[in-house]
Amino acid sequence: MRVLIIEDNPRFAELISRGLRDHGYDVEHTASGHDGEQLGALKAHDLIVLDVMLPDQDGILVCRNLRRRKVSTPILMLTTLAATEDKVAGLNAGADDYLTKPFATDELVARVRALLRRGQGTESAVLKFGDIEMDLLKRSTTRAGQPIRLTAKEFALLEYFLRNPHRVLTRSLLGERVWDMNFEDDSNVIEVYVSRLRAKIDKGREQPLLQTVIGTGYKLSDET
Amino acid sequence: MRVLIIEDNPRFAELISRGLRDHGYDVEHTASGHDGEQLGALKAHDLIVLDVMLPDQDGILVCRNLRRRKVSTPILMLTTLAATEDKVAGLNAGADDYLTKPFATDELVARVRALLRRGQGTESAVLKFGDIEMDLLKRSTTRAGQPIRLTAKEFALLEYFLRNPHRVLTRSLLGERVWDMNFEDDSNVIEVYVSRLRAKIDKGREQPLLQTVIGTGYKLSDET
DNA sequence: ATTTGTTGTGACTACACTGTGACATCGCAA
DNA sequence: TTGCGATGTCACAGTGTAGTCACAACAAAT
Repeated sequence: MRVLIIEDNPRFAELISRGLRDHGYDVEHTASGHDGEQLGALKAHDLIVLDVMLPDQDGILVCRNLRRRKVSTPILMLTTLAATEDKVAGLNAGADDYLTKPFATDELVARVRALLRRGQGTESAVLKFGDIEMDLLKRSTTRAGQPIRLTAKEFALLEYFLRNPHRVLTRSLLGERVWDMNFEDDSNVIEVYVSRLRAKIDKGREQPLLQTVIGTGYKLSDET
Repeated sequence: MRVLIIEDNPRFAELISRGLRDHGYDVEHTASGHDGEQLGALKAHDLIVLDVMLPDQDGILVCRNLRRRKVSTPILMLTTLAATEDKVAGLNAGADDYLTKPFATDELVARVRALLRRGQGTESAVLKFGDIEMDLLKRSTTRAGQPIRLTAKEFALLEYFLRNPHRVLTRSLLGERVWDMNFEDDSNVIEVYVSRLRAKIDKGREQPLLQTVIGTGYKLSDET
């Protein structure tokens, strides 16, 4: 899957690229609206991620121009504020979805997935690991058939672990993906939430799934 | 399975065709209501997807004419707004179900499946969940046999829940589908209507069906 | 013109969730 | 074993999110 990112801020661009690449997407990037328009029209992409605020040319204009040039690639618009005019203008210009900064990279990936799914066959909406099952559409979670009530953040965190089983996830990665992209690790939120998650999914089980990797981070695993 | 699509907007037509083709359907497409009527009457199809808004001839008229010409193929009507008159008029004209734009391709496929499963579209459109029954044509609702009087908005809201049982529906989704596509979530209409619906369908029951998923939205479910 | 019903708003209340800081505990290295 | 940094847990306060009510605006029917 090829994704084109049009974003001038290098930090954002880097984070987005990395996030998408980690999920197996082929990423191409340009900082200029003009170049983006050319690239979008020239090569075939499966999705375009487009910032509304660009130095040379307004993102909405880029979007409109692409549509005018019969480019039907789905477009995900990034807006800086929750400004409704932007949203409406973007959708009118032919965008398919929009996302307000700042956001967790995970959320971007989720949206990208959803947009790509619209065209393609459906992707399974159930994540499994061991006897844990998480249904993304129902927003329900079970362990060994027993329902587990999770809050929004707990759900997001567990989802990220389920999407990256056996892999060690660092604090900074979790912060960036589950909280937001500008996450600063001067607090212990992550420890707190891992603790809460453990209390809900590992409590009273002989086999703890959410394991600590000292000095690094955490991993979801059923091995020792 | 052969599906005939009558839709003038090329973007929609493309999305619908692709979505259905991906699921193994044989798709035929025309942009004109007139041609659609001819095609529908001439060749045998298993299903017709029909837009109400067509440049040359009203979709409702096309539907009525097809039925007059003894074409009993199930018809899925596409309406542009959450306009109730369109829906009722469509069903009265002989359509079997309707879908409000914009929709996810997934949803369309689900409806198409449901209609085809139902066999020939002689059966009236009734939605059920648990002991709730909703008759779309008669616009009546019952729970455990007891009739429940709903206003238009309440009806539309419950209908959307019944169409997506167990699935968590976000505020923005509900706003877009039940209110209108440019819905802004700066009010509490949705909370108010959910509250009103609950008062009518869940009041005095031990098992509440309309459940809150904090931080996300609502779902119609009988599980915990 | 009056009545009746529906829709959406604003205010208020209640409560769940989030993140913080303090403190306890663990694990590794010397 | 001791010490220290890293991790875990707890209770709390602030915030945000949801539920309910009364009401105003509007429409439809009489």
